[in-house]
Amino acid sequence: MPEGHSVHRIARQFARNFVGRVVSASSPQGRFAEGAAMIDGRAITAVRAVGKQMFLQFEGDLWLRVHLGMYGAWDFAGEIVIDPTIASANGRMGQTNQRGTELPQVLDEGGENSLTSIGAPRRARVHVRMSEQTTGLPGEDEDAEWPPPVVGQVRLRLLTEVTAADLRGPTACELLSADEVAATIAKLGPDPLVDDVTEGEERFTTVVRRKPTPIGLLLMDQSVVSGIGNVYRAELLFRARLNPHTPGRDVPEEVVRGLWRDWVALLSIGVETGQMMTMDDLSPEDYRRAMASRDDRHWVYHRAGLPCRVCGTEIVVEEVATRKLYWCPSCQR
DNA sequence: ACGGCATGTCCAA
DNA sequence: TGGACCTGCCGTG
Repeated sequence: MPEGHSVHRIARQFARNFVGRVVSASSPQGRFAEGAAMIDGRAITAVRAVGKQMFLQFEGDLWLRVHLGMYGAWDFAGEIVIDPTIASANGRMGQTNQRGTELPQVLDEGGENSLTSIGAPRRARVHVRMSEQTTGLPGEDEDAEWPPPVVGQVRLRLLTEVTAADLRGPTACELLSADEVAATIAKLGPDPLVDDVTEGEERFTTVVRRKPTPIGLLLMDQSVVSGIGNVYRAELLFRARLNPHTPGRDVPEEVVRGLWRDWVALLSIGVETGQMMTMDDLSPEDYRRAMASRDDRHWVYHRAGLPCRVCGTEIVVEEVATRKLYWCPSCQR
């Protein structure tokens, strides 16, 4: 579900609300009961996000690796401090579930809307999980159940005194040693929010320019570059006007570098807004529309059969390694 | 109510 | 290359 931007956003939530605190851990669903028992009662000492994976460090240098896969999600509840770097302008947390719908509206105590305001982080309460709208006013929090009732299949629940994080549907949730974490990360390609962007550009460019593999596959290969998923792949290729089937080594070096730099830019927008906005130069009106509806956010993704926004040619879709790849056969040559 | 689909990855044949 | 796995949402009826 989440591409790299979501994982970085989630990691920032953990940094704000869990790092430095003792947590109680449980596996309501039971499928991570042993692991939960191992970390129960320990303090979380650090969080790292690399590509689509997140690592939580617990006292004793014990690490939890979580990969959400396509369906996984973290739901935060209770009293949370919104990290100002991911607070979107409309006052929502901007977290999204796998359908891209907004997670709960977050109310700060003054009822103000600007969570992006500079200064000390505000306290906010999350009443509702997933896409349901908040119905309660801050005052009603007094009656909110604590800890929140478990809803659905929760693999892992982490609780501080005031905050809950529920993990559901991950493709990976396991405990690792520090060495194992290092080995896992070593296999990943550069992540613009982890690695020096200049070094990242060199690594990415060198690898891509050596491979006969189609660039459309290389962008999804987490050992080549971290965090890009199916949406960003399609959009990056369109923005570069690049044919997805072009072998990596045939893509001009400047174009490869351009892909990396564009990924740096899109990831940063994604982390800040919580949305995969991949169109630019929009009028304020179009921008508003794009932010409001997933259907209006992309150049080609999910637009098979629709006219290309630039040239009018029908966007095509093809299966590439079991994933749908959308592109404009006219713009991308 | 039910089936299809999804921003992902791994593994066996 | 095909299947398995993880879970919830959305369209269709």
